[in-house]
Amino acid sequence: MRAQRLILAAIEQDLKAAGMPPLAWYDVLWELVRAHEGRLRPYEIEERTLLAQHNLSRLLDRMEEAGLVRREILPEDGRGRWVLVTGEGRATQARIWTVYAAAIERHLGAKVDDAAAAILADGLERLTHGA
Amino acid sequence: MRAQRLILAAIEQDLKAAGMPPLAWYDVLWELVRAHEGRLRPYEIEERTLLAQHNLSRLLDRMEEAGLVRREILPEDGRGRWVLVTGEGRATQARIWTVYAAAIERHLGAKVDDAAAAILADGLERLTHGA
DNA sequence: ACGATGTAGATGCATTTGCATATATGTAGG
DNA sequence: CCTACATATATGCAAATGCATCTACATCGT
Repeated sequence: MRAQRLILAAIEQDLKAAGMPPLAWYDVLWELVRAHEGRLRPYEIEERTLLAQHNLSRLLDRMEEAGLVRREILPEDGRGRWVLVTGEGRATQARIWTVYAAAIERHLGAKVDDAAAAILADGLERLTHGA
Repeated sequence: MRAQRLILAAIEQDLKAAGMPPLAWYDVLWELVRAHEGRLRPYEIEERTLLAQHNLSRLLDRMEEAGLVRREILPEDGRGRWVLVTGEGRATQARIWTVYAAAIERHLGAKVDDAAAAILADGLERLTHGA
């Protein structure tokens, strides 16, 4: 808990200092950029980013307003929407990444070598998965 | 990040289901209970819990209103306050702990043996401390 | 003793989150 | 078909958070 809070706060701090949006925006953009055809349904983004449904709904409002994503009606299921990244969304994802990558390196990479990182990743993986 | 979010959410969920206050309340109570004479200054709680100053200030408002802590003027330094746990605060800490401990066991303990936990703790410790 | 600067804590205001519920649509059972 | 229930997303409202700033007091240099 302590490690996560400290590191996350440090990274968010770096993003903000560089005039970038919060990390959650990046998470969403990244999922969209790497998804097939740059689009996902809200519930898919939810699952991948661990954002709460109502939070994501409003985050998408803000991102849409900022021109980074677009929502489109989905013919197959009248309840759903597509969320699509715009060109500006892709550009923003790339711009954030330059800052984010540096922040990760500074606050994480610099503190563990590859072997230690692998061990940590393995241990944490075990926590998130099965019993 | 994923591990922390999932586990924290699960634990908060358990607390809420048992009608307990959020984890931050416990963190503050715990620091007070184990502090000398059951009192600390706000900035000491801040350092230990990683709560932001203005957040702690208002959390203490709520906790004071709930009768779990009391604020007292500090003669040595006119700017500062003491924050003291009340008897009810101690009782609440203990009550939360019964639920919290079970939640930790369920969401963490059950997933790693002692050796793996020690390795994880060591790796994470390294992240929070020096380069 | 005095002004400049630093530190502890509180607070007004905007933003974000959480919670419950609403709306719309799909699916299954009789 | 029609009712009951499930799923996808949005939204009103309350609570928490972040941000900037305020007040009060301390400390330090002159």
